[in-house]
Amino acid sequence: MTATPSTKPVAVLTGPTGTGKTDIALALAREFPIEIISVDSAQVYRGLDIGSAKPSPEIRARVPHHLIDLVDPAESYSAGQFVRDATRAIDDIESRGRVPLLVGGTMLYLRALTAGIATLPEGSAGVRAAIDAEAARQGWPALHARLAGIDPAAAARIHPNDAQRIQRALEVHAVGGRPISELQAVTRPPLAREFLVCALFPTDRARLHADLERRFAQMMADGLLDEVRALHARGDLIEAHPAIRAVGYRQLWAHLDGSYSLDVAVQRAVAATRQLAKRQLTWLRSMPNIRTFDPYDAQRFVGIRECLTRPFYPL
RNA sequence: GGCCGGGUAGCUCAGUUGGUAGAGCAGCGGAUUGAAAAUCCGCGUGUCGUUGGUUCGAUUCCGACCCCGGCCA
Repeated sequence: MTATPSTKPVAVLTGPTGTGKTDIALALAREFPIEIISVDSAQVYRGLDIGSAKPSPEIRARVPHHLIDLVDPAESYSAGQFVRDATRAIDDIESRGRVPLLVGGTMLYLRALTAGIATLPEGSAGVRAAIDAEAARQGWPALHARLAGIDPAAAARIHPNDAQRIQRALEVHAVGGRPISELQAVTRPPLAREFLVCALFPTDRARLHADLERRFAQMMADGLLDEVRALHARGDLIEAHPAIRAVGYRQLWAHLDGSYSLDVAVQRAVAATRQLAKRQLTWLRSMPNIRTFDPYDAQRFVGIRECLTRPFYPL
C-alpha cells in the first residue's frame, strides 16, 4: 500500500461497444506508463476471447492488462467483486509508480466504482433456485406481492415483470434478514478519489450500426463459432450462466442447440449488439461530469489525450 | 400461355360481414445497487401492389394490369 494516497484523478475511458476504446488506450500506452484495467463483464471470463474482443496475448505482453480472465465461465462474476478487484488494481499499479487507465463499457461496474455500491450479501445459487421453484408454482406476480409485504419500498421501485430484480430483493432478505431497500440506502464511494471520465459517444447511429455489423462478421471470420463450440462441448455449461448470456455467445449457443439457423443466429447477435450499444448510450447520457468525444471525429485522439493529461503526468 | 395462392409497418404475418388497420421481431426513448453483454418499462414508424368501376364512403366488393410462388402446358 502506498504511504500517501494519490490526489490525482483516476483516468477512465468508456463508451459503447465497438467505438475504438481499446485502440485509443493502446495508443496512449505508447506515450504514458499506463496499465489498463478492463471494465468489462465478458472479458473476465476465460475462454470468451474473440466474442468479447479481448486483447490478444501479444498486446497484453506489451501493455499490462488487469481484470481479464479472472473466472471460469461456469462461475459468476459481479459488480461487487469488480469494485474490490478494481480498487486493489488501482492501488497496486500506483504503488509501482505507474498509471491506471480504466477502459471498458460495463456501465454498472463503472458506476459502482465511482459512485459506490451498497454492502449486500452475494448472490446465492441455492437461494435463487428455491425462488425460481416458487416462481414456477405461483408466478412472479405472486412473488412481487410477497416482496411488497416485506419491503414495500423495493416493491414500489421494481416492476412486477422484472423477475431478476424481484428475485434479487427476495434473495437479499432471505440471506440477511433485512430489506434490500434499507441496505441500498447507505451507499458511499469505495475510493476517496476523483474520476476523470472520457467517453466515446457516436453521433451517427447508422454508421455505428454498420460498424457493429462489420465487426461481428469479422469475429465470425476469426473463428467465433469454434470458440462457442468449444464452450458448448464442455458439457457443464448452460445458457443460464452469465458467460453464455453474453452477446454473440448466447445466439450462437442457441444455434448449436438447434434453435435456429446460423444465418438467423448471426442476425440476432448483431441486433443484440446494437441493443447493447443503445443501453450503453442511455447510461452515458445519464452520467454527470463526463467528457464526450465522437469516435468519427479525426481529432478524437488528440482530444482524449488532452482530457486525460492530468492523471497521466506525475504530480 | 392457362389455373391456383399471395402482394398490408424495415422483416414475418394477422385483420377489416365496406367507415383509411395491429401483433411478433427489428428500430427509437427510458430505468438500472453483487447475473448488467443481464433484466425490465414505454413508443406503431403504413400511398393496405397499380389502375378503373360500384358506393355517401373501397385496403376490403368487381374488372383489368404488374410482381412473386406453385401446379399444368
